[in-house]
Amino acid sequence: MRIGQLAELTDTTPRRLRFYEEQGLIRVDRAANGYRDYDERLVEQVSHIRGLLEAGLSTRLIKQILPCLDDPRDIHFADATPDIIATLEGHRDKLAQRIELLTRNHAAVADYVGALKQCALGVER
Amino acid sequence: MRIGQLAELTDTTPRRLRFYEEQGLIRVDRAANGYRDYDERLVEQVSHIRGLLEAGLSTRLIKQILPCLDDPRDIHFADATPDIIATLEGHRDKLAQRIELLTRNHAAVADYVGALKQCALGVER
DNA sequence: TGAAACCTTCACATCCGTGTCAAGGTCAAG
DNA sequence: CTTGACCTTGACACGGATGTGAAGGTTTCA
Repeated sequence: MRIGQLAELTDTTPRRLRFYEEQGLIRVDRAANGYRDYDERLVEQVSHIRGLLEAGLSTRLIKQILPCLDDPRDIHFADATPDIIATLEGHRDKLAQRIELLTRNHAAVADYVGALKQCALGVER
Repeated sequence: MRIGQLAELTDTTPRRLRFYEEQGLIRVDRAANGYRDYDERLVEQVSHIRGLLEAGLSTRLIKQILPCLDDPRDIHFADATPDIIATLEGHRDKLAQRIELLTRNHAAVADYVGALKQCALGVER
């Protein structure tokens, strides 16, 4: 599939797809004429990457945790070095922290909105 | 308190504090000589803002949800207009989505790390 | 064959959160 | 009074993710 089609399928732009490739987030083949040729599976992968970016993760971080996210549960045994494990554990823990913080703040916003709606109801009556 | 002291207390820099003020995230008094004069309560507020920024939220979003986060539960009744409520509900729901996504990915990373460690153990034996 | 729609690379522009530096004001200690 | 540590504003610079546009090649279709 060509870049325009993938862009449409993933609700993004050719510019972004080229950027993700340049950052090493996706691997892309080339057709004989030089056009990029995208595998079907990239639809899901790119959607995934978009989600992570919108959630505030950097391409640098995403690149490092991508192997964890590939669907076929084929662990790359070569990656079982202590330092790679330590790096991933760091990312894992930072994700946990981030989730905690967002959860607390989500609760605060939800509470506040609830109170505001109560207040609005009171006025309406 | 002056800018340097607050920066130290919040483990940040004067540059950032000025920027947060410029973006309307904090309100800052001035001493007679023109120096910024920070209230004690800003220590907590700035730490909070730092957390949200590190969690990937924009200053624009943070500014909008800040009223939800002020400690004294004094709702600003003037804010109970339908559009403000709708905006906050939008932010609330986006936060929920973000948390969901991060939670899924955290689990994936955790699983992967677990498998890697199993693998490393196998080699060691 | 020629026009339209797609692709290529390259480059410059934008926004955001920061760093950094210059030029100058304030203040406390020596 | 001077020195040094702090503050002020203003500007320029940078990296990251993206938009946009130029100059040109390819495909498709009439």
